[in-house]
Amino acid sequence: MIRIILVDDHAVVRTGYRRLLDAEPGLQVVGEAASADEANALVLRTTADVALVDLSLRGSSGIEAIRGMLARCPTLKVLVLSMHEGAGHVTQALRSGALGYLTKYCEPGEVIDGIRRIAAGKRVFSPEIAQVLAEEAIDGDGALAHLTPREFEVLRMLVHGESATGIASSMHLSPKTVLNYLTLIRQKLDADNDFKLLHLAARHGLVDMNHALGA
Amino acid sequence: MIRIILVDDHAVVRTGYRRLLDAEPGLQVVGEAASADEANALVLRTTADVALVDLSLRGSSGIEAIRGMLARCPTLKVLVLSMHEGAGHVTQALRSGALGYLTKYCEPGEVIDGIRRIAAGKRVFSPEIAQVLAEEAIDGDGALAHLTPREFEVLRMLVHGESATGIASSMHLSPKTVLNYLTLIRQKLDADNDFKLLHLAARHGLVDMNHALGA
DNA sequence: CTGCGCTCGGGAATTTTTCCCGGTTTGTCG
DNA sequence: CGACAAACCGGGAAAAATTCCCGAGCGCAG
Repeated sequence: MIRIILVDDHAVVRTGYRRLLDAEPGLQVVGEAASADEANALVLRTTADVALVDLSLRGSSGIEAIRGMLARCPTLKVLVLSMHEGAGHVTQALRSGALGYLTKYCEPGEVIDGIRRIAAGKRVFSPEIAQVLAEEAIDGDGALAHLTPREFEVLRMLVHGESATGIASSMHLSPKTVLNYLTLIRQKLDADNDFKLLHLAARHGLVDMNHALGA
Repeated sequence: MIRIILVDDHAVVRTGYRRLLDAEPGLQVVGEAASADEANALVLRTTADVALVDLSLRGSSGIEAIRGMLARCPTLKVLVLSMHEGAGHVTQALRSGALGYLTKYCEPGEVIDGIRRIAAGKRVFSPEIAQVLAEEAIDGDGALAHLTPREFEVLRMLVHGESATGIASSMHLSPKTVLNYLTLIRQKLDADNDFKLLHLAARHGLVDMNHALGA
């Protein structure tokens, strides 16, 4: 019998999983948690084999929950079940000790299958996630790495909301030069629109989103 | 017997709801859809009383699905079940014809109760949503408020990284129309560059920065 | 010294964005 | 029911931005 803990801040989703998994022979849900704190408390008072963790919890993140649970119960097998496919989430989860990573787009059967494989100590990934990991490996050291210092600087000011002419005067450059840099940057980063630029910049810690965008 | 359609792009979540609702006397799930297009097709070949709609679908959004379904079946009662509490989402959903709006944080019992109330023609809101609506009313018309549904939809896809042509095909529009919408949006929001656009969108909960930008 | 890459910017071609237009649909109000 | 406003959709031409291509100066490693 595989004993399972559910960590997800959506009550409805938890209930759905509980019904799904309890109906499966050999699987049993032994606890639910809606936050990292609850998850930490839960692993201390129950013995579980597998934790099914959603990454986007309220307050603290699922990453936090994973670290806390593994610190208290190192034999726990963590399977992330997230709707986020971003490379950042995946690598962070794996570094924190997760064994597998499925997206919520997958079929219920895949989740059940995944839990069994995880419990057996194997790794499990959705096809989309495998794709992300592959690209990450190919990219190597981050796309921002081979920007020149000036280019990097221009990008940094841009994602902080500066206009091209603003950057120019701030850097004592011709607006034309800044525009030319921007063209180069967009090419090097393979970003056909500014939102992708922002995505990349954020991923590399170039800008603190919560502050910059006034969340 | 209340006949229910599920619209959610997560297969696991749909299955969870199906089990939850089918187990309830008087409720019956008669169809599932993972996208706006599927939802549109579904309402034509089934007779349903209530649609349970998640706002964040892949490709087109739940707003799109709501409009399409109501155009084809005006008597359908739409209950939104979203994880987004942003004011923008709520007002747009209501304007598009949704009768109620629950967050995924609520208990399963609340969802079942909500469906019964919606089927009876009543409005249903989570406490958090009521809160949002109240603030919205006090604030007056937030900047995003006087975007039309289509404009809002275009903006939503844009800040999620879609290209203009991508949005066009996804919404079954001419690229030219999308470009025209973008011009209008930038004017209405007084944003001379795309970063300010993202800034506004983030403030109004249109996009979760930490998630979208993979922090 | 010589080559190479970064820095800086001009000018012209190209693309995108804007602005303005008209037609259709939808919904509301007298 | 008719009138009217507002939203929806897209075309075409002008205006603005971006890209492309170019060359010059500079510092530095081979």
